Amino acid sequence: MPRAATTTDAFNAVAEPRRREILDALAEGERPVNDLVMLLDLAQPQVSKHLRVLREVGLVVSRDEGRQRVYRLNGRPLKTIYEWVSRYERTWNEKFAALDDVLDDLKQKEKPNARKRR
Amino acid sequence: MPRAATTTDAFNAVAEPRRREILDALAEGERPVNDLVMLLDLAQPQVSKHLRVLREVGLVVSRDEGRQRVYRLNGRPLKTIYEWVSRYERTWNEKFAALDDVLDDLKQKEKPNARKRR
DNA sequence: AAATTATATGCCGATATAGGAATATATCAA
DNA sequence: TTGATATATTCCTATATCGGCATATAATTT
Repeated sequence: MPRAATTTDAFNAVAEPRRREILDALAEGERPVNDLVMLLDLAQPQVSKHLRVLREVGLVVSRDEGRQRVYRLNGRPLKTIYEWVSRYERTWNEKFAALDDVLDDLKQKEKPNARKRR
Repeated sequence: MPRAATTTDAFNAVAEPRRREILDALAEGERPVNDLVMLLDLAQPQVSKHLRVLREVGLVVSRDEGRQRVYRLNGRPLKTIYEWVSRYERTWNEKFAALDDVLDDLKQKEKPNARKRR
C-alpha cells in the first residue's frame, strides 16, 4: 500500500513545500496561473498540477477571466490542521508547560501515588 | 522525482493519520510500544515503523526500560506547522474576516482606486 | 484563418512509501 | 539453557508522486 494520495486531505496536500508557497502567494490576493509561475519561478505545468491538487482538496477555487484562470485561496480546509496541531501547543510553549507543572503538583496533592509526566 | 520522504519534516511525517493517532496517544503520557499496539489496534511492526519515522523527525524520543522501549512525545517540531497554518486563521475565522473587511474599507478611503479582495 | 497567449493534460522515469509476513535481536523468567 | 516476551528489521508488492517535456485545448489578437 503506497502513501495516501496528496488529494486525500489538506494534511497531505500541504506537505509539499511548493504547494505551501502557492498558498502563501495566494494569501496576498487572487492571481492567474502565470503570475504564480513567475513569482515562484516554477515551470507552468508544475504550477497547474499543484493547483489541481489544491483545488481537489478545496484549498483554492478558480474563476475564468478571458484566457486567464484566476485562482483564489480558500483556507477553510486548513482549519482541520490548525485544530489538530493546536492541541500540542503546550508541548513547546513554556507558559503552558509551566501551567502544566502547577496542575501536576495539584493533582499529586490529591492523589499522592499518581506519577508525574513530562 | 518521487514525493519528499516522510522523514523530511513534521509536515510529511504527520500527513499519515496513523502517526497522528500515535502522537495523540502519547500526548496523554509516555507509553511502551505494545501499549500503542493494543490501544490503536495496529500490527506491532507497523507501529515500530511509524515510531521510527516520528523519531527521525524528532517528534518522539525513546527510553529503554527493561525489555520495553518507552516512547515519549516531543511536540516541538509541530511548532513549524502551527506557525505556518496560523497565518491562515483569518481565512476561516469569521471575526478575522469581519476585521479584514473593516480594514479594507479603511484602505479604500485612503486610496480610492485600490481594489478589494476576498 | 493564422498566430499568439494562457492553461491543462499526457507520458515518462525513479523512488519512497504502507501494510503483511517472517525473522532478527534483546531482555527476562523458569 | 530453554522458553517467553518486547521490539526492530528485512523482504515483498502495488502504487502515487514529482519533475521534465511535449502536446492538447481554449481564448484572443492580427
